[in-house]
Amino acid sequence: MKPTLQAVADAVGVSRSTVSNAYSRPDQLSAALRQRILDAARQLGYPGPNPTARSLRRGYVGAIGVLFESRLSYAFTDPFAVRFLAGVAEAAERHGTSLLLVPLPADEAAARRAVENAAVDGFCVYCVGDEGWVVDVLRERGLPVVTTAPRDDAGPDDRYVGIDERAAARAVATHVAQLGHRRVALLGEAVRPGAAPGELRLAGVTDVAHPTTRARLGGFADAFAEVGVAWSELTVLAATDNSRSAGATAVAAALAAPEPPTAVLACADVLALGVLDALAEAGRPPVSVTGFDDIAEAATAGLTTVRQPAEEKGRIAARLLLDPPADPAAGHVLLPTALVVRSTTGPVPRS
Amino acid sequence: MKPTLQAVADAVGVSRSTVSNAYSRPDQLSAALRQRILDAARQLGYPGPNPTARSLRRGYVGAIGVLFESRLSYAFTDPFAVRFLAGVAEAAERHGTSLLLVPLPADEAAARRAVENAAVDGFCVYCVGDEGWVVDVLRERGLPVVTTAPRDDAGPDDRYVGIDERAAARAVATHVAQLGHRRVALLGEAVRPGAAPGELRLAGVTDVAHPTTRARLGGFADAFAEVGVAWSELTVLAATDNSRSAGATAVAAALAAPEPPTAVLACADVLALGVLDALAEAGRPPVSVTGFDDIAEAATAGLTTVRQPAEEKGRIAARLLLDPPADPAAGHVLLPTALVVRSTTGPVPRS
DNA sequence: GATCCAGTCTGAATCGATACAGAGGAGGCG
DNA sequence: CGCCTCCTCTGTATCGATTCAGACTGGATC
Repeated sequence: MKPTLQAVADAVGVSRSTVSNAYSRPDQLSAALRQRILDAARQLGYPGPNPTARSLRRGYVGAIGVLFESRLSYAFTDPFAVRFLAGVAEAAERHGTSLLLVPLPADEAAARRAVENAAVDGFCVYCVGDEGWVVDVLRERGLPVVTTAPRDDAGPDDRYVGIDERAAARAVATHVAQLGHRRVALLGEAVRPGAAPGELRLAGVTDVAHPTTRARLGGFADAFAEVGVAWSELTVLAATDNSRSAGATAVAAALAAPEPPTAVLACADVLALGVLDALAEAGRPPVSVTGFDDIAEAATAGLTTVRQPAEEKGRIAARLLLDPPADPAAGHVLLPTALVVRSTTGPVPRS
Repeated sequence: MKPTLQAVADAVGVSRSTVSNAYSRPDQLSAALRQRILDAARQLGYPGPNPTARSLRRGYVGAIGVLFESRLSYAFTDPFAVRFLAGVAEAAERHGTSLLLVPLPADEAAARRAVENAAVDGFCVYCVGDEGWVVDVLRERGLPVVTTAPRDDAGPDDRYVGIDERAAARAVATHVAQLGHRRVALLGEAVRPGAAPGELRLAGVTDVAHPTTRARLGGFADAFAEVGVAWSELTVLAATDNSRSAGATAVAAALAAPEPPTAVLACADVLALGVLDALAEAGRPPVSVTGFDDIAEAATAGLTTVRQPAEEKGRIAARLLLDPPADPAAGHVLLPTALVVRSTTGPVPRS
């Protein structure tokens, strides 16, 4: 068993407090005694104050939690999430704080326990969809929370960093509409929990389960409403998750239909890349495709998309947690987005 | 202030132990009382047992630390590191354990403190180069450690998961040698700390600072020694860090030399991609290039490289920590590698 | 010589829980 | 009816530190 602080105190013949001070408050004791204590500690093999005990007494931990909506190991396969995380890491690093990545079990009760058991000073919640309970649990714990989207029941001291999802989506959809596309499909993840991949009939955009997907589909619909295309005339395609292959799967049937869409607007670049895969497989029919996020692969693929500052989002999220702004209004950050037109969008082919 | 377990006990009129049991050992009290306690807790706003206090008493934390040699935010920009992390996350997730990513300050004393202060049950150290002290500090703390390479002074209960770096490097170099290349450059990171990017004269491969780079360069040299090319005839290029742009910078001067190498062997795919960038800039002279790791971009770029199982490495590292094998010999895992020949290597151009 | 002060060090209280031995009561069995 | 066991619940010790008020000492100040 490793010696404790008390053991060192006994060895040197001083009080426990003094040994503690030797580590945490060097100005509270003479340099000579401090050195004597440190030497004795080294000799005894004392590894320094126990971090857990210290955290308990001090009341803070020196780590912030990061929570992902989906499985943690998925997060590392999602380029946008990785860049977000890089931003969080950068801010945490500068602040001397660690990052606790907490995996959420599929079982909600277990997930709740996992969140309750995380020893952290605050939480950064990446893209919580309908798992609003996560934020509730965190609030109950009295921990500061930053989310990447405004909540429906946002309180005054809620902190979040996001983009104007709806406006950004509308911008890219307007671009597509101006190219003349009227028979279009919208592709998103988690449109309806547990739905099979492919086309889905929804009465309206409010029926979309996932908040982010809902906002983006809403923005797409806004743009088409403006040129006279009603919601009911739009095809909604559901992907089972946010991955390239899920995008390809979801769009396959629609592309094979007698009257395929002339454009597919996806809620994420990875889904859009999947659509491009599907098109390539189908012999590259001239269908316009757009994505969302502007990940690195989007540039390579020539994908028209919406750029949002990924690292910056992470950096700001972490900063909102680590140095909370005095003014609560400064706790709501909306980042700029930009339409990036590349080669996957073009005019409607006349045929 | 949030209520404590004691407050709930007082409210219900039972002992603290009973409330504790209500949370952690439901079988130790009647269902009725347990419900009464849980209700009271909810009503008081008690957020459940404090994770830090619990960890202190129980003696374990439920989290493992992950340490990166370089800056933490760099790790997220390195595709191989990200895949490694994905593997670690997957294993941790399955085990219900969190991941504490600890940023290491540049200042060694501060870094030491950061490591000493991390509240975790074990550490997974990714690619520690000369920062051997990290492992020493962890050993002092008495924490289990898994590294991604064997240590020079490996003890019997050291755990690591790696590849046979030297043999793998030798394999790709043999391929290049068999293509006829004799005037070659070897490109690696951290060859000599603080060295300017570009060519470096080293008496032998043992002078290479970074252990992994040393092993790989050694493997390259082995293959060329076999065909009669001595170490002194090889050009060693140092990159300032492990990034695409650093690769391009490091190789620039060598390519512009009167007798440029006909092949460049890099210690990492990202460096090799940088070499390809530099070649493209120079008008694509016919120089063979190889990488190491086989990241996703390598396939796209047609890069000849050595494949090593990234996610698997992470998964195994985490598992060695989470379920330590009974047999200490099983704590040393060597993963297979494979030479992947693509289009960036070819015969020496006759000119 | 009394007063004050800065510099060192000590002791007790505290952070918020868990573990474990044991107390008390209800029911089963011979 | 007495003994034994099982089920609940309690009390105390403990995890390993930090904090803060105060004690002591030696020297400076008036």
